[in-house]
Amino acid sequence: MDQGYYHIGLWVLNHLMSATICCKKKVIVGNINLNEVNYPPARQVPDEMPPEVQPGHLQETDSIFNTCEKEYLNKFSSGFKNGDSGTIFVSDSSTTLSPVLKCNSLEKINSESNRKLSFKHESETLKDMNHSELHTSYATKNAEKQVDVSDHLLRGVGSDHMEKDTAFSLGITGEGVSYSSRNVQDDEGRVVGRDIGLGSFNVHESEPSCQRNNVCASQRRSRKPTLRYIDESSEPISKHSKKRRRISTAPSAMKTSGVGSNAIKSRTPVLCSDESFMEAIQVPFDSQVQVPVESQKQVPVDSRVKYHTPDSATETSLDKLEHDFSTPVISKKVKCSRKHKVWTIAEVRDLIDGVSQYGVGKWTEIKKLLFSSSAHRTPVDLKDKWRNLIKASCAEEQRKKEDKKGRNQPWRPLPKSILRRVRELAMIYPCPYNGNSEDLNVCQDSSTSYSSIKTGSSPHIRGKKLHRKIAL
DNA sequence: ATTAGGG
DNA sequence: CCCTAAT
Repeated sequence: MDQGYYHIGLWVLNHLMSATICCKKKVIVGNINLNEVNYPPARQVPDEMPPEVQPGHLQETDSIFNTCEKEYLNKFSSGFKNGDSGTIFVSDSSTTLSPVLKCNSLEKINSESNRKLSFKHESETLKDMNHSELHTSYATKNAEKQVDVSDHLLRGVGSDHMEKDTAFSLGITGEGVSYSSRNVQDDEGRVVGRDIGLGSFNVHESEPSCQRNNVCASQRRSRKPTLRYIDESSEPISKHSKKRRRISTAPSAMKTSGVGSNAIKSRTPVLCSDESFMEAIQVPFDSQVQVPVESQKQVPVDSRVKYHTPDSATETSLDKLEHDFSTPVISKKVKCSRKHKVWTIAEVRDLIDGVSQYGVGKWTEIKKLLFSSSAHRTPVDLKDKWRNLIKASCAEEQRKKEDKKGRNQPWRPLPKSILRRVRELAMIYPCPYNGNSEDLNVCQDSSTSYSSIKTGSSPHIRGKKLHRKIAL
């Protein structure tokens, strides 16, 4: 992807908040059959981009988007109902998403032959967009990753209380999409949400972005909080509980729901091994709202158990997705008494992001910032996992070098991209997590040892070596 | 209270 | 993942 191209995305505001607040990890796109969507190819930015919309002007997509793009928007908006609030974003080059149209009255016109969307533009809301915020969140651009951003824009579940007075902004970073919002009020004008500050969710490396996972439609405004969510807020134990506590609550107003009902019914959920869809949404907000009752009734179960709410179709299909990769598939029954919580690649990715952001050893930081929603996953867990990742990446390296026969490994293959990243980071942050063999740092590329690598944003490097003493 | 390492 | 020495 080159500069000067853009992608489009459609985001219906209504569906943002509850997604970020309550689901955190598992966000549902209402009824978008992503497999049916052909992403519009990036288009060279024409001179008239981004199209300026005259306040109060009724704008039709015809005047902005080409056929393919319109189709795309159409597909994605099929679950939204008339009157939803929405914003069409256009991400130009590698910087930010600029709102093209922001509307609180999304009018969808469905005629057999000629489906099209029209958007009523409302001047005030557009004005309210805080553009500066968009840019502050911008970090490294990585054009390739941008392809997938539109996916992330489309996640979301409905919220009864997400209303028009919400202002939020959004930006793309090299690592993901970040957003901020404030003034969340419900119909009566009460503030039901608060400033959630800046959050972000990660964008994965883009594999073929056209084949996304299917997501089933779910009932409108009927989903219950996920078990996961309950888990988090009721997490009773552990030495670290204090900190977790503050983060995991959610507004009472949050009733998650799928998006519309007139959706494209997803067919047999095709599970791509690409797990990207399950990326975490990090919400470092501090809730001041009462905990919903549901969350208070404790779930006595092994708090480590997660992901097994047979609740809704969406849920299960998502579970499946997430399990798809890393979990030995738990049959629908509660066989989930497993003690070790399997790491999902989404988590792994978070971890990697964390490490790259804060450095190796900042486990509590990473925990707080990227795993605040995961009740389990203590800083120690993160550390251990990282150690294992290093090991895994090394192993991969080794295998590449010596053994071309490509023998089957005992463990599940981690995506190459991940291992590669781990390796990179391992070089940047020297650390002797080396299970195998005598020599420390065998992992390191003999030639490129850790020094010259781009500094991106590597904060604290700690080159700790074995300095452990024998206890007496 | 946290982290590094070994088990 | 657990445990514990070391910070």
